[in-house]
Formats: sequence, structure tokens, C-alpha cells
Amino acid sequence: MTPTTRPPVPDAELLRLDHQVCFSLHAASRAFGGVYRGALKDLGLTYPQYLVMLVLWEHGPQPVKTIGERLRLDSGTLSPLLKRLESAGLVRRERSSEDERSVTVRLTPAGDELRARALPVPLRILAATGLTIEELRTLQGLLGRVTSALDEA
Amino acid sequence: MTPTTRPPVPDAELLRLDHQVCFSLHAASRAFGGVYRGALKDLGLTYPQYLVMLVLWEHGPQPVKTIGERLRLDSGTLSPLLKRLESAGLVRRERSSEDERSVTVRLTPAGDELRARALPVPLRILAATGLTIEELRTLQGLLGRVTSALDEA
DNA sequence: CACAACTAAGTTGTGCGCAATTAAATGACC
DNA sequence: GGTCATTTAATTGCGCACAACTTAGTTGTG
Repeated sequence: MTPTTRPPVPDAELLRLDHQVCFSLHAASRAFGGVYRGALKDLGLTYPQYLVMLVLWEHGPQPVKTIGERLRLDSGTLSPLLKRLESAGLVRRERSSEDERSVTVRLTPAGDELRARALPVPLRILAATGLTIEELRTLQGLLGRVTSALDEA
Repeated sequence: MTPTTRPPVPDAELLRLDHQVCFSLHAASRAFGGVYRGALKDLGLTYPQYLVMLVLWEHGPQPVKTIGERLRLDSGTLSPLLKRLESAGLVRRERSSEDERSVTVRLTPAGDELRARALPVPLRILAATGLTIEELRTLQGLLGRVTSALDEA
């Protein structure tokens, strides 16, 4: 056996590998963003706005805080984003009567109707990735583990 | 065998899977950003600035266009970023004498010296991900394939 | 009740990402 | 040689991400 632990991985390779992985993730995230941008242009949504709409379509009216927890976004990002969605007539924001600090976000009829037009989007993206379902699951699994680990650190 | 192609994957599952994957990637990218932010704070670099420095450390002086090609970033992002690196005293920018359109970016002595202080960063990130080398390779492979496929679409 | 501690949104400022445009230099073609 | 398309950076404008701070409402404790 090697003296201490595992097969040797020279520092230089680690440095290069890290370079590749961090850059790969950065590049992949932006590549996804680009494809979503094209697919969502017809709907008048940006990618982060689409994520917020997904949450609202799936879980219904909810406070800003809850949206932020689901998407890991803070009020600094969500407040102006939600204002834009409100200007676009897709959501309403109203102070909760029980807790005046809280603002409940709910879909307008127009926001509700947009869902039907958004349904074809995921399949288009899925096709564009060129991955199989199994590979997507693997990717998702790895990303989830990385995110959890990184969030703890 | 099933009539046409493969095991049935209901639409609803596809939609949810897509939701998970696009969100997972988004979240992972930001989680990486957060960890790099902490690791790079001592160096006074942001994550994209670090990527530019990596390119310069590895490949030496080069025009803005080449940096953009390596990192898939355009001048709209790079021009202000490079100005900040120049203000920080890490790089110099000078018009090429052969081609007056081109601007060559080169490290200053301070930029060169920063490399030594940046060396420990990758290992810290690697440890923070909690992944094995093999998993990192898998992740990188999948991300690379996705990025290529998405860029073509 | 008063007052400190906490919580939810919002605001401000900085930096990145990208589309669209501009300006200057180069190269090709007639 | 002069016109025109192409190339390289820079600029402008908009939206997102995040840190730091502010404001207003809530809760807990003496």
C-alpha cells in the first residue's frame, strides 16, 4: 500500500481539476441561462422570474420569505424582482393582516394563465441538454450533494 | 419490449425533474460562488476576477478577446472587470502596437505574486464540496457535455 | 407597561452577465 | 486609392446576487 491513504493525485492535477470544475459549473450555469432566456422570451420572463413563477404555480400564495427559502434568495433580490412581476400584471403583493411585517405574493389571473404557455418549456430545455434521464438524475444528485456540503461550509 | 422506445416517463415527472435540475444548477452555482467569495476575500478578488487571474497565471499576457474566449465572457463583462483589476494594481492593459484595436492584458509583479497566495484556494474548495475525485470528474464530464449541447442550441 | 431582541421587507451600493450600440482599426475588393 | 465589411474594445442599459443597512412590526422579559 501507499504509505498513508490513496492513489497519488499530484497538486498540479488538483489545481487543474479545480479550475475545470469551478469553471465548468460557472459556464454550465450561464449556458443554461442562455437557453432558458430564449425559451422564456415569448413569455416575457427572465430565468429567475420563471423560478419564482414555478414556485407560485406549484405552492400557491405565500409570503416573500417562503419564496426566498425555497429558492435560496433574499429580499434584496426578490423585492425588485417581485415588483417587476407585479408591474407585468402577473402577481399581486399584499400585506398580511395577521402579521403586518409579512407580504403575501399571489398570482393574478394573468399569472395563472401563463402557466399553460410555460408547460412546453421544460421539454425544450431537456432536449437541448442532450442528456438521458439517468444522466440528469446523476447530475442532479451530485449538484444537490455539492450544494448541501458547500452551504454548510 | 415496450411498444416504441423506453420505460415510460410521465410528463409530470419530467416537469418536476426539470424544475429540480435547473434549480439545482442555479443553486449549486451560487453555493460555489459563496464559498469562493469567502476563500478569495483575503486576496481581494471576486470569483470571476479569480477566473481571469487563473487564465493569466496559466497562459501569460494575452488580448482581451482571448481571455473572453477562454472564459466565454464578452467585453461588456471583461472591460469593467479588467479595469478593477488594473485599479487594484494586479494587471496592466496596453494597446498592441501591431494591431491598435487589440488590448494586451499582462500581470504586474503584484499580480504575479498573488499567485502564491492563491495556491491553497483550490484545495479548500475541493474539501468543501465533499466529493471524491471520481465524482468531481463525473460532474465535470456531465457539465461539459451539457454546456456544449446547450451552446449549440 | 417598557424596553430589548428579533423578524420581514425594503433600500442602497457594488459587481457580474448579456444584449445592443458605438468607435476605431484592419483587411478585402473594385 | 477609396469604399465597404469585419474585427476588437468600450460603453450603455437592464436585471440578478449579495452584503450592509433601514424601517416597521412582533415577541419576550423584567
